Amino acid sequence: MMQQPPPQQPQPGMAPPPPPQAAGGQPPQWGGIPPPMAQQYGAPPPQQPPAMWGQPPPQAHYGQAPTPQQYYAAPPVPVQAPAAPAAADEVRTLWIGDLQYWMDENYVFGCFSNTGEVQNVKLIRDKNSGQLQGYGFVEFTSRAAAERVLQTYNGQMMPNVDLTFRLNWASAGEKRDDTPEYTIFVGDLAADVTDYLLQETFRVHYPSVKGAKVVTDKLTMRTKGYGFVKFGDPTEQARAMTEMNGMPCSSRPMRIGPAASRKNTGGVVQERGYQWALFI
DNA sequence: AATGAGCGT
Repeated sequence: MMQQPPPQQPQPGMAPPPPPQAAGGQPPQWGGIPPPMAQQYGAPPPQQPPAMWGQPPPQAHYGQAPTPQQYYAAPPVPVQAPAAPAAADEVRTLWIGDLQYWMDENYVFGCFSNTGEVQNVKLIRDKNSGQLQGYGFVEFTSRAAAERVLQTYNGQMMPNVDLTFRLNWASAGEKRDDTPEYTIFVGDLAADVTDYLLQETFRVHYPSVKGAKVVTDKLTMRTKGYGFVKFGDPTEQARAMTEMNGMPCSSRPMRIGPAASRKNTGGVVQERGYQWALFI
């Protein structure tokens, strides 16, 4: 099904070729798998990154590759008022997840470089294999900057891929983001439904939509045919469950149900069995 | 058909 251009260096551990499901979109030009571990974080991307965003955040531009120094030397941004240095205890680091193995520090930095407010990018790697773990931390020059990015980028398209940014405050235990979320389960999704499509399918009707996630196989990146949509407004969540059930997304009618929450559902207890009966 | 998902060498 998925044509796989032979990877340059097959990684024994796990190394699916970079191009995820090229569903309708332009395949990422990052065809070259980055070297097994770019221990030199400053190393520029293997190829010049295309400046192609799906739904770019304001002014987002993955432009000319900055120099390594710019990447991790935390370029001070004089634009920011020097009178307001970040307090030592100020939380200004975001957690970023849903990264693919080829998304290194260069890529992540490039994602936010246009803000001029990235202080540091740290991606987590396996200590032994050096493999990227698919998440990391992005520190900004201030909490305000981090918050801006969180609000602006979360749910937007990442450059060159059919994936959306997955951002949150770092230190989940002491999460500063308190806003409750109300999630629904969406099944029967067509194979080409992406996070973004799912999100927008609902967002046009319900402005409180915070994001959507199509569940995919971690390795193959193939969809499992279901996903989740998060709302900020419980009323819209409730409405969507009835109003959007059976509505098409891409080519298939969606089947909506309550989310069996792994987490809080914003204080609302969702009794799966009970609500299932309403929507089956 | 069936209920994600990760917090630091």
